[in-house]
Amino acid sequence: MSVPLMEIYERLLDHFGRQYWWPAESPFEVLVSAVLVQNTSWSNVEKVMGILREEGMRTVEDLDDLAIEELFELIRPVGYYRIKGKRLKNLLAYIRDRHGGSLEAMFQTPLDRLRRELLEINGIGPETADSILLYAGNLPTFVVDAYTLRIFARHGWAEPDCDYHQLKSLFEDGLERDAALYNEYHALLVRLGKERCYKRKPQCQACPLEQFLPEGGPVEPVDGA
DNA sequence: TGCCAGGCCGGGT
DNA sequence: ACCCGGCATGGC
Repeated sequence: MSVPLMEIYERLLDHFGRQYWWPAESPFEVLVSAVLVQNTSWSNVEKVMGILREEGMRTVEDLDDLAIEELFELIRPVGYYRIKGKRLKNLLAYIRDRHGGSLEAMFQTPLDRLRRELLEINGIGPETADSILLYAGNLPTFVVDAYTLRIFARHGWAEPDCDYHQLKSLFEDGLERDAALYNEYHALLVRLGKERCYKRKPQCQACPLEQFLPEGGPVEPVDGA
């Protein structure tokens, strides 16, 4: 009983086209927005990324040097701004202390070791770490998120209560180890996840994976949290 | 208007 | 090992 990962991918790619992710302008912006987007809609993050650009916050050092109370004010519209400000500061301190403040240097670190170190930082969990590694560092680690779980549970390809690592392994064991593939695949899943039927609302406008739905409709529950 | 959003942590059982 | 509340703003 294996999941047709490449067929799913091709269906999504045919339907939506390439996504050109992560929607940010530099590895620095990827890293910052990966923290800011935790349990938050992208529109809030977009607004704050615009504020940071206007304020000239374009590097690790710029933000590292900023007083935390000032950081709170700049990122306020994102929501959870106090906790996220602290988490961002934790990450910036790690990059300063362990990599001389250089993202390029940081991404020279072997993937497994860098991932473990990121996960030790308070406020950096598996999704945030993997997003940074893949989308800022171009390193081959698959990113799993709430959409991925909802979509895969809905189609009966994953247990609704399976954990992050189980779902991640499903992709990494079944696909070529290729950062470009992981990048596009996850981006397409998020794109699909935003469709109404994957948010437990009325009907989806377009269901490119419809042919894969089990007989008798989606597996319940679709929720997945 | 209430409900939801591309998580993660800490405290209680 | 689980389960749960807290964190906060903006959009529909």
